[in-house]
Formats: sequence, C-alpha cells, structure tokens
Amino acid sequence: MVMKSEIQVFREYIRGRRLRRTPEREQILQEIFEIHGHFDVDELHLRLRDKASKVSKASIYRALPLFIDCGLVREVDFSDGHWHYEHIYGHAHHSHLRCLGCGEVLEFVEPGLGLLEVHLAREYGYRIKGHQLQVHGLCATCQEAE
Amino acid sequence: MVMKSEIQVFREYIRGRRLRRTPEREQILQEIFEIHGHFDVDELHLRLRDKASKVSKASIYRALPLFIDCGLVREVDFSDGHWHYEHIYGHAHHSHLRCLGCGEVLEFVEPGLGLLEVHLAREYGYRIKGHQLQVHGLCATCQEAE
DNA sequence: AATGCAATTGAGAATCAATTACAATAATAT
DNA sequence: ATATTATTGTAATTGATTCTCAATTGCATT
Repeated sequence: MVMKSEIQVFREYIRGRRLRRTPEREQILQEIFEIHGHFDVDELHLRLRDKASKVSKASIYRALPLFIDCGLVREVDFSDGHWHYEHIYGHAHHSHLRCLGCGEVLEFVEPGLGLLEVHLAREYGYRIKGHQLQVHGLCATCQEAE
Repeated sequence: MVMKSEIQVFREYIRGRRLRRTPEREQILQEIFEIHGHFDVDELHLRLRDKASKVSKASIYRALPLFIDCGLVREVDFSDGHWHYEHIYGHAHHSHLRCLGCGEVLEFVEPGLGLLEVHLAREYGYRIKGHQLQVHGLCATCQEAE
C-alpha cells in the first residue's frame, strides 16, 4: 500500500474541518517537506521569499498549528528562545542530541520510549499523545576547545 | 555524611567565581526551595511580594541562570510560551507527564535514560550534561470530557 | 572603621517572537 | 452567479525576557 503524500493528508484534514484549501498553506507545507532537518519560522519565511512566494509570516504562524494538529509537523525545543519545527510524516520518531557549544544537532532513535508510553498509559490512566526527549552535552570538538 | 544545604552550595559557587552574595539572591533561592513542584518567574515574583520582599523580576531573571549553572535548578519545558523551573538539588532526576487538557503535571522516573546517556556518549563522542523528557497526553478525566 | 572598585540592584525602556485586529480578498456551498 | 465566511497581508499589539543606567552595596584592602 502506498503512503499518502503529506499534501493529501493535509487536504483531508482541511476538508474534514470546513477549513479552506489555499495556495499559501500548500506552499508552506511543500516547503516544509523540502527542508531536510529542522527549521524555524524565519528560515521558512526566507526560503519562501527566495522562491518568489509572497506568503507572510503571519500566515506561517497561522498554518503551523494546523500541520501540527494533523500530525505532519512537530515542535522541537532547542531552549534558545524561540520555536523550531520539523516535519515528521513518514519519519521514525526520533530524539535530539544537541551540543551546548556549537549548536550541532544529531538525531537518534530510542526504541524504549514506546514501551514507556504504554507503561505510563497503564499506570496513570492517560491516553498518551507523544513525547519529546532532548539530550544535551558537548561534542568532541567543543570539549577540546574548553 | 550530611548533604550540604542548597544555600551552602550556592555560596560556594558564588565564592568560587568572585560573584557576590546578596540578600536578594538568597531570598530568591530560599523561596524556590519552599515551592513544591514547578514555578515560573511571575509566580516566584508574586510569592516574594507576598513576603514583603522587594526583589525585582529583573533580579529573578538574572539569578536563575546562576542557580541552573550550579545545579540547583532546572528549566522545564511545558511548551506554553514561557519557561518553567524546578529545584532539583537532592531530588532524583525525573521526567514529566503533562495533560494537554487540564495542564496537570505528574512526575515519573525512567531509569533507562542513564544508560542511554552512556550509549550516546560512547557513540557520538559527546560529554553528556543532561536530558529532558516530556510526555504528553490526556488524563482520564479529560478523556471523558472529550 | 573607612576607602575604592566592581558587581548588583530596581525601574523602566528596548527587543523579539508570536498573536491579533482589520479591511480586502478569495474559496466553497447554494 | 451569488452569498457566506475563512483566509490573507499589513501593521499594531502583546507578553516574556533582556538590557540600560544611575544608584547602591558587597568585599578586599587599607
């Protein structure tokens, strides 16, 4: 079975909620899925600018919660004062290892967390929606530079 | 062997860096250790107000990085637009399970993460400083209310 | 105890990401 | 086609955090 494209997922979401399909939203979504890795609003806005798209930042801010709500995008916390995002559709859920010195971000998969979610659900009666794990430290280079 | 009090830890930190011991910083620190659970800057400021302390928000913002730096306090991310904190001295490192509906926050300990840190250090050559794990979902009550 | 230096403070201004009001536009249903 | 109403861009606003600056104060040294 072939996976639905992210645009398809989004259109179904839109239709199911009496929202409207607009070129702006689809441009934003498409751009997000062309970005390899993480991004923030500014970056995304600039990339769209470069492609002659006139989408405003406000529209980006307004579209992101929709993408998040339909499971295409995820907020990522790098503890640097503003939000970062990444597309997650079709990706294994992963965590981030970030260097406090240079800001490098590595991704890794920790399979044990799925089981943890099951345990938590059982123990506390929660319906788990997801999790975020960030590990931070110093990369080899930044250790030397100390 | 008796554990040093948080004030002692802080004083040593201060002395070691040629910083100054001030009543404001110690009031803030004391208040933080009287708070059971998480807090944000506003809350902390109000609590100090109530005790006739005139510490300003600016000083709180300036003191928090010091407490974090000497391992007494930790930032907690609830993804709600501003920072939360908690004191951690003498506490087992724990993670948070947060209800997206009512905001309830439960704490739990996941021992597997210590091992994970060791693996990451070995695999990527990082010196790990710490991690943050948040799990989110709906508590039993909020599931019904849906 | 008095002095000098530099760290620290409070108040308010500045910054910056994110949200919102508003008038114009455009997507869907009829 | 038309009416309805969601969505847009612009600019103003909000709210958390940081910064500036003059006044204060901790601490080392007389």
